[in-house]
Amino acid sequence: MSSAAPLEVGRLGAVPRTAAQTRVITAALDLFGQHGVSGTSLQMIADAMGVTKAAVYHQFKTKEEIVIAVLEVDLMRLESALDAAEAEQGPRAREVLLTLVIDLAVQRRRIVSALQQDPVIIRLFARHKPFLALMDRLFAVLTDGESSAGVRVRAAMISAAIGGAVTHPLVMGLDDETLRTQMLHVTRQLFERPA
Amino acid sequence: MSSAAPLEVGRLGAVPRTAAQTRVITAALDLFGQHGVSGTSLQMIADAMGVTKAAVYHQFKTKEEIVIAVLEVDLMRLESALDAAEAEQGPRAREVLLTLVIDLAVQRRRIVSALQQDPVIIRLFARHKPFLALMDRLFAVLTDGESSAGVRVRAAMISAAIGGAVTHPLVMGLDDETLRTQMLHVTRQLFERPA
DNA sequence: GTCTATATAACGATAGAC
DNA sequence: GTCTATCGTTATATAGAC
Repeated sequence: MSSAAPLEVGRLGAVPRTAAQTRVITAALDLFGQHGVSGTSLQMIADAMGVTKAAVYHQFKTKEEIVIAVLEVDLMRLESALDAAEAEQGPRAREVLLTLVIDLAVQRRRIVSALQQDPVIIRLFARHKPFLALMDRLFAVLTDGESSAGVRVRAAMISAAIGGAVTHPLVMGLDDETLRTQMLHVTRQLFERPA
Repeated sequence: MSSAAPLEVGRLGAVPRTAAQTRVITAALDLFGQHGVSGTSLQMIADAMGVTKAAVYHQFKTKEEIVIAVLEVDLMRLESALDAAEAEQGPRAREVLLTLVIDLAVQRRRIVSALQQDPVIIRLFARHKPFLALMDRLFAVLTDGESSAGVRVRAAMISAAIGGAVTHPLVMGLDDETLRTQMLHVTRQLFERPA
């Protein structure tokens, strides 16, 4: 895991995947969530699939390509949420975004915090143009264009709260629907009474 | 990084450290924050200190011992904050806790999210009795003894928000004092108007 | 306390057979 | 698409000299 080539620019592309590639992505996703990217070896992915490392390398040339493929799945879901939010007017846009992002985070609770906090993924994102563009759009809706310290801190805390709470030990026993409803409620509190 | 022995029980002990050990802890702390525990090798720690791996192994027998030593530093700070909070009565306890925890998170912003989200550390914490006891005390103050779904979700989101916001790209440019003040303000909003 | 040197295992990655 | 076998590198960890 150490290269420096610039990745693709522009909108996220819907890369078509074979069935074998999808199996790799599914296994890797689960392991990244449990052990992080650095803590997950190609051998672990192969073992989880019941094949050898060589079979995994036949689907993806490098480990980094697997990481990118795993990210693309969730990044495209996030992009869809943003598309839907941006189609709304005024404060409705933010409301729609938060609802959809919380849905997404709860659905994908096993992987979300890894995606948001893993050092390898953070480094990858920093040179991944479509992701950076996505984050710009995300925070434009969240902050409504403002960029004062107060607004930035609020947006950062909400982003971290949504991504981090879904894997928190305190909520492990809660079902998806309860977690979703309660998170939406707490999140709204942060916007109802602005700085 | 793979053992399963139970760690010490009870209150956190103030382990005395030699100067050389402290140098290891400082270097490791910085690297864990940047690359995570799995992404940090003994060689990287040795290089950062300007010594060889053997010198590092003379201070700590295993990598896991280094991880534990790094954790102890911040866990004891957290314990102090908790001691101070528990000395207060009623709602003042929570107010004091949040203020001190936010101070701590901002001061230690380079390492906090690693400490809270790194998979190796999470696994280590799960069998570390003094840490589990500390978390119980922390959430007792945060939730004021309640344990409804609403209260749990709120506490989880606040915990994640504080730990995760301090390293968020949106607040990278903010100085510690601004970040601290704004975070405290947003956090208070979450408690002023309970479920 | 730090060094050189080494043991042993696992890592990412590839070649070539089936 | 998967296998066996292997390459070169790096990982954790140790022995013994200074």
